[in-house]
Amino acid sequence: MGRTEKPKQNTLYVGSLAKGLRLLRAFDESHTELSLSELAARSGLDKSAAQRLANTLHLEGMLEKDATTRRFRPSHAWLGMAYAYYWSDPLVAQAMPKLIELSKLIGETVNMAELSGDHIIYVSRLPCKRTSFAATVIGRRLPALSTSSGRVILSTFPPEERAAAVRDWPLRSYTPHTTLDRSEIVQAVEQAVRDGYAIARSQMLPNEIAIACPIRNPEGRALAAVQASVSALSWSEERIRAEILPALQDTAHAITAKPQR
Amino acid sequence: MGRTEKPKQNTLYVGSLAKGLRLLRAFDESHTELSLSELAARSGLDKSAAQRLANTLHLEGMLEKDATTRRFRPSHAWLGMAYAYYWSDPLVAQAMPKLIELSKLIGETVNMAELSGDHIIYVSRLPCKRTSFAATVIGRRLPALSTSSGRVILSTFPPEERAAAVRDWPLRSYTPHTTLDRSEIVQAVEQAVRDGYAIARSQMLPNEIAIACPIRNPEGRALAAVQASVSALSWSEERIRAEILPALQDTAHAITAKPQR
DNA sequence: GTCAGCGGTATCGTATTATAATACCTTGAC
DNA sequence: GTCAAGGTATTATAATACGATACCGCTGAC
Repeated sequence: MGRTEKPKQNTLYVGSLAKGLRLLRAFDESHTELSLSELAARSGLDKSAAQRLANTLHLEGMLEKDATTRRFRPSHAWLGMAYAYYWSDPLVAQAMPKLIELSKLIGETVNMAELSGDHIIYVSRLPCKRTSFAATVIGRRLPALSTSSGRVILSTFPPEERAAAVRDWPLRSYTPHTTLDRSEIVQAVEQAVRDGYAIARSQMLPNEIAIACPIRNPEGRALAAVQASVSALSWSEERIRAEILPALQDTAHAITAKPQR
Repeated sequence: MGRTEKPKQNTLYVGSLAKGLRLLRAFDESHTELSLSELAARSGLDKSAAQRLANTLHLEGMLEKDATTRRFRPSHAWLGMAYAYYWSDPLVAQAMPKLIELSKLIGETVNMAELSGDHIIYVSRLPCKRTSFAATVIGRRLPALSTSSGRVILSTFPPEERAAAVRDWPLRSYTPHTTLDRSEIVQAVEQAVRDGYAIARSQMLPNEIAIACPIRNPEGRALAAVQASVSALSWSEERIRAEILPALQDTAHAITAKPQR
């Protein structure tokens, strides 16, 4: 039960590598640069281990080290990882030109999200309006149930899977209006089943309305979603349905057509 | 002299971790999914090592494994690395809203690049027009000397550094028009010193014109650049100077003002 | 249908290599 | 000047990573 339990006690598991990865994971939105001791504390490793592993990551170009403060930061190599990821994801290359067209057409922020376990992760973001920094950054993971994209992806799953997900997947609050009542989420997902799209209000940011359409594989199951985000101060849901939804559906469907590779 | 030389023979260097990173680096734009043997070949590790390390990366969620083909691919965690990077880079958060404004204003593709050794790396891309996929992806590394951003950053360095860079930094050809003549690059950089901006034609893509302004730190040295890319088919350099340059300079300067953190 | 070859998986004895305790150094506070 | 805290370096120890090899399952040739 201890935090030190090994994922595998077998010889195909290299503990040192796994520990190095724990150091990398110690960095997040609120821990952007870490001293050796902080690194040790956050990764749960002792000082010696943190020292050796951090030093290795530094020599290998994965961590910058400030010569004066002695603190570590993610290096540009972390962006290089995203670069490699993009080439490996067949959806992105196919979607990108269509997302650009869509954003030009509607003049509002367009995102693409993929399901990653019980979260969604933004793989592409085309911000058109000033917004919070977090809303412009690639790689953000959010609880699927709290996002229009996650809900609309889920809506393409068979009923039992939907029920299990709405029951078990995690939720957390981002705004005073984030829905934490699972029965409300059931409603939203079932509405998405009927509509083929999902609209969510103020789930991640106050006064933000998000609308998402699923990107389906040939079997009809969604892998991902295209989503537009607009301000509730300038848009009514009615107008979103009239002016954004059709183009959004076209875009999502165009990505559907040529499914994999 | 062999490829197997250890970066450090000391006890602060954990070889297993470094080898794991070599596996990660085996993935790039033309190697998007790799079998175990390919992984071994590309990383220079033997089959057993590749097996153990790849398995570890898989268990740790860094590599997806296709159940049928047995091939490995980068996981969503690779995007998560970019996410963490963004929060750690003080320039990005500060620049993002201004870049969005700029792209809205000029209606053309806007990028931000940072110097990374002798390359530049794109940290932010706001594509407005259909273009090649490679031109939309963050984390792309390009030889600094071949890009308007790299040249304008270099133009803020003291003369000896400029000379050394133009002499030593790498070059490679991306289009039939990529400049490989270093004396021409000297000209371009010195022009940028005088102008405070740099224009480059067809260096990365045919019929692409890029214009870049430096983002300077308080000492006047550039850390990064803001860059716009337009089609030579619709834009003359004259019109770029008249209609894009002023806004580009404003944006770069605005990011300059509040320098670090 | 058999067989060979290839790639992926699992095992195991060995010693290389990672470990963790500790001592040493630097810095900044008081 | 002393002290504490954090970073750096060293070392003896054995735990852990190693890589040779054997096994298994698939595919294509004949």
